[in-house]
Amino acid sequence: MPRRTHECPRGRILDAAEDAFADSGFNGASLRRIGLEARVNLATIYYYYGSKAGLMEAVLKRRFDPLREEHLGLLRQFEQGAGDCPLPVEKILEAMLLPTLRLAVTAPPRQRAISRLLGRIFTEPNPKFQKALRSQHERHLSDAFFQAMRRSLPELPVPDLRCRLDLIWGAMGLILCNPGKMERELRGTEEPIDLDEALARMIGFFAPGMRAPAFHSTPKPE
Amino acid sequence: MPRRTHECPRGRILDAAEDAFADSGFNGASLRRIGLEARVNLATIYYYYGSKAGLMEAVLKRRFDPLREEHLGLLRQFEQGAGDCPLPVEKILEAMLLPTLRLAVTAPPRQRAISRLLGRIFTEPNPKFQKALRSQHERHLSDAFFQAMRRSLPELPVPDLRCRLDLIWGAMGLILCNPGKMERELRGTEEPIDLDEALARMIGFFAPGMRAPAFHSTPKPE
DNA sequence: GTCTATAAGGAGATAGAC
DNA sequence: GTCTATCTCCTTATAGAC
Repeated sequence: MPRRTHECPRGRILDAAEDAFADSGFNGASLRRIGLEARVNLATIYYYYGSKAGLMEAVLKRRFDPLREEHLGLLRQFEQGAGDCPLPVEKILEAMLLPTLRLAVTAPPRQRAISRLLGRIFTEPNPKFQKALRSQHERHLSDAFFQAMRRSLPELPVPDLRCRLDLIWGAMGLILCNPGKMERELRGTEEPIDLDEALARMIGFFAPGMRAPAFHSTPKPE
Repeated sequence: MPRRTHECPRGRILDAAEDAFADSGFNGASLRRIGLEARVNLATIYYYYGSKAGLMEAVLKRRFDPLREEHLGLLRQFEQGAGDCPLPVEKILEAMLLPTLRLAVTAPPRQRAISRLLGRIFTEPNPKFQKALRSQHERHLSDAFFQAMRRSLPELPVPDLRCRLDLIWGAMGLILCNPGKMERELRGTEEPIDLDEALARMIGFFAPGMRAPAFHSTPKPE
């Protein structure tokens, strides 16, 4: 494992690939251009990562593994602080939103590409990445937060809970694709967005919906 | 203008292109395969649509122009029914969600590809489509619904309103990419989802958030 | 309007020298 | 580990016959 990512070839390749995949998608990105950007020979990419798909997998893994652990760690930390009580909805939402939002909004530009890439993945029907990423990243996360919410909102029926959580993940995913838009719209300016403010706005919007009574399906009159 | 889309070459090309772009993205789709699928020579595509980008534009226009009018028409219809009163938040949400949700959930399979494509567009940073689609489709829509919500929630500050509407559009966009997921999760089964039920669930989730008090930014202690 | 043929170039991937 | 050179295939796009 290299000490400083951006100085060894492996890290430079990942950096360049991250940008390229985020900007052009999997099909649109070219290994030749990635190699050029990383100041690395085309064959070197194959030496390290085997194939284009292998490179994509490595790009995703590098960022999403720590990101997922950050989400789950925050959730565990809140749960330990609460003892046996179920967490307030707001705290669960904070653990769901904060780490990814921070990555999209306040991370150095070099690391922001990954948030666009994350957004892109959600819309990528290519089965290879559906499996590679969503089954690893998303499922672990959505399961953990589903369980937490279930404890806090025990009387909410499962289908409603699932639906609501999906809507929140969806909203996150799309915000990720346009970090600049958030800044322009939330502040009315181009200056960096305040992370706490954005988080508070989102929690303030989602929490009342989570607490709302469930939709009650009534048999239709024929 | 052709009478029956699927019988003339233009319509067959659009059908095939819609599928291909939705499945593989703009870069991943191949004009050769589209021509093959449409039982049309490659050169015919160029004859009608000039270029790959021109074809994409036509694909989007065919579905999004009527869809946008459906959204706006529903909003106008509700507004006329309400006379001078501002609309209840729930009605505005219905006009925001119903037409697109119907397309994604109950449209015949042949027309469902467009909903995946719509989801894809949101994550496509290619400036050509950002301009072509978002500036036309999304801006008209988001402006109209912003104004409607503004009348119904006059005391909600503009940045909060913008943020909340963006979160709703985002949630919609991502749902669109995975119509199958909605069905599996909302019903716990593969049988067709009930449109009214899905709509009621979403409105029931978003409306309380829209009515929630605004985030109040307080100067930070230094 | 629809076809064949082809241009012109970029793609992913690999072999083998160093 | 890193390089050059190359294979093979596929892409968008066009020219020009019919």
